[in-house]
Amino acid sequence: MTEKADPSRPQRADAQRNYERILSVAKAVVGEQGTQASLRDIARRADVGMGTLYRHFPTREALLQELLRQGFDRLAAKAASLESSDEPDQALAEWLQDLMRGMAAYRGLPGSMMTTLLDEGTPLYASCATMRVAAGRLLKRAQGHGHIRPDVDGTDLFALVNAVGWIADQAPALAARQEHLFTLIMDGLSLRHPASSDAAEQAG
Amino acid sequence: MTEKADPSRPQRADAQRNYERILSVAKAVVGEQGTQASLRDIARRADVGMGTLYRHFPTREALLQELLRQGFDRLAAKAASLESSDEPDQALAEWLQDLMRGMAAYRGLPGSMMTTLLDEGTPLYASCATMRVAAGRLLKRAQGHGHIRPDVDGTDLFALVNAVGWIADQAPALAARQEHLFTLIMDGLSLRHPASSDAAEQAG
DNA sequence: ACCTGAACACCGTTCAAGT
DNA sequence: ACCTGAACACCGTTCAAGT
Repeated sequence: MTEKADPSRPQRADAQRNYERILSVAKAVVGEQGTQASLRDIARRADVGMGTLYRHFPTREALLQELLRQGFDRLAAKAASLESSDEPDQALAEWLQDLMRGMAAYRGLPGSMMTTLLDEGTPLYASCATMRVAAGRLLKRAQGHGHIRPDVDGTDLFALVNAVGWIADQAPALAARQEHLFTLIMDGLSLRHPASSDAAEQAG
Repeated sequence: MTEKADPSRPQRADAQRNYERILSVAKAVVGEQGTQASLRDIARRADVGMGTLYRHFPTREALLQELLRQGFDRLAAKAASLESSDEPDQALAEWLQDLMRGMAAYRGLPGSMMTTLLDEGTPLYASCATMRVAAGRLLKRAQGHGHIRPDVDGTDLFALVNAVGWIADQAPALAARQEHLFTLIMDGLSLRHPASSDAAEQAG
């Protein structure tokens, strides 16, 4: 059998180079400006015409998806490995915290995630789906053990984590509260510790 | 004593008219396009030059603030009146729900609120402050009665409510979940009902 | 005191022309 | 098969010139 070429990558050598250059420049520019970074700027700094950028990445999301692919894969793998944990609620909490930190990779990322969360057909949705399915199993398991409210589904959790990431995203002064807000929400969804012990201690 | 002129409104008759026209057109356009509505479009539809719009409203926020003033005042008044309720936790929940619904008035509003939440000096911040102070009293009261976790402050609550509003704002399909997510969070912050009864019933 | 609208520096997206 | 960059239709913001 002959090697099947990866359909996502271009064939010609110059196209190959451009594809990779755009991607690496995009990583830098999105790192600086966030997910709403100027595409023109990316093309400029990659020494590439606008048409070339559009040829390789027909939408901003297609570009973003490539930037995030690795993170998604890592999180999916982590979810799978956490499924064998003997503390399902802690496993879930740990994974969600990891997700939240991943959302801080680029400014505007929670927003980009949410706008495409339920919009099938978009590359970001497809790429994100595997990870979300894996996370869903983690949730079901914790619920099966009676650790988490049963009236919560994977989309709820995903939305809430994104929301907390979004808060941090908006004002730098709020970023410090991110972990705290995460704790508040996770405590609230838990059926194990009706109210966190430190909260009870502080009461007076 | 002579009447003191309202310093926020222009003196000359034509300026008066323009000011009001811009405001009423802005209400419509922001209603259609959200808080990121095109200022050019507003000026166009108000039959006014760009400079006129900028003269009356030096920033997008100044314009927005005028659009939201009434809502802020109403919420502040409601918070004040709820302070005499004999069910402080319900009073707080009701007020927050009202706030959340107010956030749905314009697309992008939660985002506009959050970016200026801690940025003093911006007109939106100043206009919002009174309301937030009133809400803070509502929270302290509920905490004083031991109904709400003591390790939550007004900014946390405000951020969380905005976050839920933001979720609904992103994808229409998520808007239906808004009330549900609100309940999840409020239940979680409550010390009265360690876990909501319906959640316990559904468990199996 | 206030208004106008052109000017400037940016966007995203498309597409004819090239190699 | 791929690349270029001008063209188009938009922005927000400023400011000289008018009344």
